[in-house]
Parts: sequence; C-alpha cells; structure tokens
Amino acid sequence: MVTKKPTTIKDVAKKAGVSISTVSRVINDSKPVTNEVKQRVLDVIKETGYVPNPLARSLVTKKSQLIGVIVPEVTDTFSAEVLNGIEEISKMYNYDILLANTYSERELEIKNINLLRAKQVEGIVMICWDIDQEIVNILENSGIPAVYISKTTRDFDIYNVSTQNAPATRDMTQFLIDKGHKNISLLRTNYHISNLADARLQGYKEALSENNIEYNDKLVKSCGATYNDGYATAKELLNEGTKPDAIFATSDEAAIGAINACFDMGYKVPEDISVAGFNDVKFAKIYRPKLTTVYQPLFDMGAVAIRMIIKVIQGQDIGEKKVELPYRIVDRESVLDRNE
Amino acid sequence: MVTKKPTTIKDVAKKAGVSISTVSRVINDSKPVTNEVKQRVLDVIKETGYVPNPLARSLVTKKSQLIGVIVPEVTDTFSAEVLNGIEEISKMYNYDILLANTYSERELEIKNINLLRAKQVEGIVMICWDIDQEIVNILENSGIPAVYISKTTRDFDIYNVSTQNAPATRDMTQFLIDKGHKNISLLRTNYHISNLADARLQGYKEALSENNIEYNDKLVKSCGATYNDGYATAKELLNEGTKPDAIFATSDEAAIGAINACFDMGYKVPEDISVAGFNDVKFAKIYRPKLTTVYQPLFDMGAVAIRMIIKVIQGQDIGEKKVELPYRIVDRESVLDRNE
DNA sequence: ATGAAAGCGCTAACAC
DNA sequence: GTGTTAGCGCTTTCAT
Repeated sequence: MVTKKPTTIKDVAKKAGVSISTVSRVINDSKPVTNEVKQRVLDVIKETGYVPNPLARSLVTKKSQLIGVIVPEVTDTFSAEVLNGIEEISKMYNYDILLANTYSERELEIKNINLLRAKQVEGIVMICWDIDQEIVNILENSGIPAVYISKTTRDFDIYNVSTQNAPATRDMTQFLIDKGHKNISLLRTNYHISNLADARLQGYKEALSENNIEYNDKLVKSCGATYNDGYATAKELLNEGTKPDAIFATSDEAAIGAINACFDMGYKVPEDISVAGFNDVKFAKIYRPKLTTVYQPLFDMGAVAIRMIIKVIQGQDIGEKKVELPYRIVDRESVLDRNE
Repeated sequence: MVTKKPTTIKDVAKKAGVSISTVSRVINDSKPVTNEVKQRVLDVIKETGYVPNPLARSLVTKKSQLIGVIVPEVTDTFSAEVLNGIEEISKMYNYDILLANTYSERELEIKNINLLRAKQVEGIVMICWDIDQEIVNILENSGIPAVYISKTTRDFDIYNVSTQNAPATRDMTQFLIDKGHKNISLLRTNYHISNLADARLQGYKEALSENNIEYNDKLVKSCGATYNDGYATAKELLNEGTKPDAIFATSDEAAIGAINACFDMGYKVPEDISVAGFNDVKFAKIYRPKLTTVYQPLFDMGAVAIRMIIKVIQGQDIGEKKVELPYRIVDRESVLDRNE
C-alpha cells in the first residue's frame, strides 16, 4: 500500500505555471481558457494523476453528489431490485449512493434519515413497507427532496412511486376467479394499514363483488411480507379449517412461503391450491412451480425515483408528486385453471 | 419542503457567546471546557438543531468516514448477505457505505475503484468472483486499505476473506461419496481460473483419489455462478450423455439452476440425481427440495472485512492478510442417501 | 480554559 | 483570458 498524499489543484497549478483558477476552469470547463494553456494543464493533470477532491468542491458548491438510500435490508429482493435501478441511474447523473439498512425498525429509519441528512446527501430514497405521518414530516423537514417507494399507495403528501395497487389486486383476483376459483384467500402483506386505507384489500373486494362472490372474513389475513410470514400465516389459515382453492399473497416471498406451507401440510400446488404472488421478484421464475404473480417494474421504480429527485434538485417542475407505474399479470405455473 | 440553510458552527458560537473553537471543543470533546460554558453551548446546539457538517470536517481531518463497497450487483444473494454484514459493522464504527455495482464488468470494476477513491473513501471492500493482478495493483496503489472478498482463495498479496475452499469442496465431495455417489459432476463456478489455481477443483480431486474414484474429465464443467449459468451447464452436461448421480455446483444459485435443468429433462432430484450447492444463501432453505450445501458465514465475512479495514485505518497491525472463516456441510433434502 | 488565526482543496466573484 | 482573493464549515496550532 503506497501512501503518498494526493496531488492538489495547487500542485497542478504550480507545475503548469498557471493560477489555480485556471486549473479550476479547465477541469470544470466553466470558463474559456486558451487552448495552449488548457493543453498544458491537461498534460500536468494526466502526468500527476490529479483528481479533484469532491469534498472540497462540495463544501463550496453545496452539492455533495450523494443520494441516500434507505432500505429495510439489501437481502430483501424487492429492495435489491429497486436498488439496482437507483444505482444505475444515479451513476449516469454522477451521483453516488449512500446506503442504510433499517431492518424495518422505525427508530433506525428515523436515525438514518438524520444521519444521511448530516452526511449532506442531496436527496433521499426511502424504501419501506409503510410509513406514517411523523416520518413523512421528518422527511419533509429535512429540506431535501425525498421519495418514498412503497408497496402500497398512501395518501401522504410526499413524492412517491408505486404501481396501481388497487387495480392490480383487482385484476389478479379477477384472474383467479376466471380460472375457476371461488374461495380466494388474501394474504395482506401490509398489516399495519387499516383495512380502509389498504388499496389492495379494496381491489380484492371489488373483484369479489363484481363477480357476486361473498366476502369471507376468514379468508383474509394480515401478515408480513417475508417468506416466514407467508409460511406461518398460510399454515394458520389452513389449520383453521377453511380450505381455500387459491391463496393470493401480496408479496412473492410470502407467496412462496405459502406454497411451502401447503406442501408441508400435504396439499399440492397448484393441483389442490393455487397460489399467486405480487412483485415478480427475480426468484419468482426460479422457484418451482414457477410463480404466477403480478409484475411490477422494480428496476424502473428505482430509476423513476432517482429521476424525480434529480429533477427536484435541478429545480425543475415534476408535476404530480405520485407516479404509478404499470403492472401486469404474469401467468406461470402456480395457478391452475379449474374450469377444464 | 422547507429549505432553510443549516446552522453552522459560527451561528452556534455567536448565539452562545463563545468562539468557534470552543464550540468545536465541546462537540468533539477534544479539549477541556468549563462545565458552565459547555452547558451553554450544548443548549444552543439543542435549540438550533445544529449538526456539524462532515464534509468540512473531513476536509481538514482527511477522514471521510466513508467506506466504498463494490459488488457485482445487489440482487446477487451472496453479495447482499455479505453487504448486510458490512453495513451493520460499519455503522457501529460510524462509517457509511458508498455503494457501487459492477455487473461483473472488469471495466466497471476499475472505474468504480477510482471513483470511490476520488470520493475519498477510507477503505474499499470489493466483492467479485475473481480478480487479476492488474486489479490487485490498482487496489494497492490506491493508497487505501482494500479487502477482497472472493468465492475462491487466490494467492495475491491482498487483504482477503474467504472460507477454506479446498477443504470445503473436499468435504462435500466426500459427503456425496459417503452417500453412495460414484459419478459426481462438479460445476465450477469460477471459470476464469486455471485448473491449477482452483482450490475447489483440487479439493474435489483430492476426495476422489482418496476414495479411489477415477477423475472423469467429462463430469467437470466450468460455468458462471448464476442461476442461468447452472441451468445451462447442467443441461449441457445431461445432454452429453454422461449421466451423473450427483451434481455439485459451487454456488447455490447455479445448483438451483441445475436442479431445474434436471426437472426439465425429466429427472427427479434427489431420487435420480442429487444436487449440492455452495454458500448457503438465504434461498437455499426456501427452495424445494431444500438445498444441501456448504454453509459459509456470509454476514460474518462482511463483518470481518470491515473490521480489517478499520484496523488498518487505525494503524493497528492485523497479522495475516488472509483470513479464512469456517464452513460446514448442511445436509438438507437435495442429496439422497443411495446406500439404503 | 479560551480566542485568534491559519488552512484543508476547492469555486466563484472580482479585477485586470 | 487569466490571476487574486474571499470564503465554504470545520479542526487545530499557537497565543494568552
């Protein structure tokens, strides 16, 4: 490990026989510089391997070129795929990602917002299952643009990207009904949301009533979004004696958990019970049976979020604070057509 | 969004009627300050919500409190789990994570090293399938501590954390043999490594010869570490007509790909063909059949890497440049005991 | 124990 | 077109 202290703008200036402002001009291309001088500076820069210190630059420009990203944890497949989108677009705009995990702990969420803020990030993308008004306030008062990527649409006044949850859930429910299912269990993965606020639950109910199927309380369960949550909740459901012919879990991980619960209780999927998920995470196509699910453009959600932030940073108007991206039902193997 | 410009040390000093150096002293606890004065400053800080600007601080102390982490991509389960460890420990030491994806492109790897370096990170953790001497050089010449987390042990002179690959592979091969397998196919997931340098291949061969099983070239294939790689390579293998009774892929994703390839070609796993993996990624226990694999302490690998970096930063001696963490065979469902 | 002042590496007026 | 200078927010001598 060679520890030579890095060349500064001063070194370059001296070596090139110009003033530091001239060097600054050529590296930022901010003001015209005679070609000959410019070349001389460029040569010295190449020769010395000089790289401007962004810290110093940020201090004066007030632009850190940093964007904070808060996720539950990177091993969460939903977050990881969104994060990919964020990362790629950020780099395009010369921004870097400062990463923070929350493990879905509210305290850590707040702590990390403040921490990132202190680190001078120019914007924050927050991915989590749900937020409340207090967190919205903290985000708003941070004085920097923040966008919230949720698995659900909430009516907070905050930049938000999501998919159309109610229609998506309605469509999948309809899809299940079309395939001949009557007793469709809904595993709601956003359990801290009141029924009324839950767009997905509404979508589910809508489809039911459009098809004159009575809403059955026993078939609707709240659970977390993880594999374990889905597994446990499906098991609970099955143990209660109301055997559904389909389980619709609003997260792929929970859906896969549900499938395994079915397996472990002696049911075949999809022969005995169909299972559908939500998100179309990478793993959905790998698992067997391949998961029938509603596709969400995860990568794009991250990309859109970043673009919003960058626009706000640049002072552009971005119109609607909430953007909803398209979804699509992906029919694979975990749902059986019972009409045949 | 409220955009008030943040309080600076100057504001605090004026409001508390002291000099900025005094304020600096109390926030850093660097020199004794009279209790009374200290309290006054503290009060003002609380009142104004003042937070020191780390950029300015970094500029003078030359410590950015930033660690760069380079991963193939966050959706890679191996990387994600290591990253969790890195994140958690970093935060404990008050460091933040600057994240960069490489998509396993060599160019991007180099570009990101330089980029992170420019951003003044104090250390770099690089996770990738393999490196070469040039990248080692770049890392070394960067003048900051760098540790490399690999899926394989290479003999470069660089800080490195891994598991004991040769013994682990030997053990798993032995395990497979013990379970009555004779034709064990090895899917080497580090395909850019020469046979000689591949510790895992050596471990495999060792186990074979210890059991007087002849090494069969046709059973050993190089492939990438992803699901698709494993799927394609297993299919290729099976199509070539040399049907193994076990496939040992040195990455869980590749192993799952192999299982699906078996399925799709009409073989049952583990009844017809046993499949074993490597890493014990989160998904290994979720997939069905549950994957028999070699467990690596992914989280801990990240944690250890960060500790190494922090020690180097602090100028402590850390002894061996390479640390190897323990592994363990995890016997689940994808390997059948053929002795019965 | 406290304050004044220099300076970290850079950008951005402002002069010339 | 180029140089001089102030200053970003902070830490750290060096006086006092």
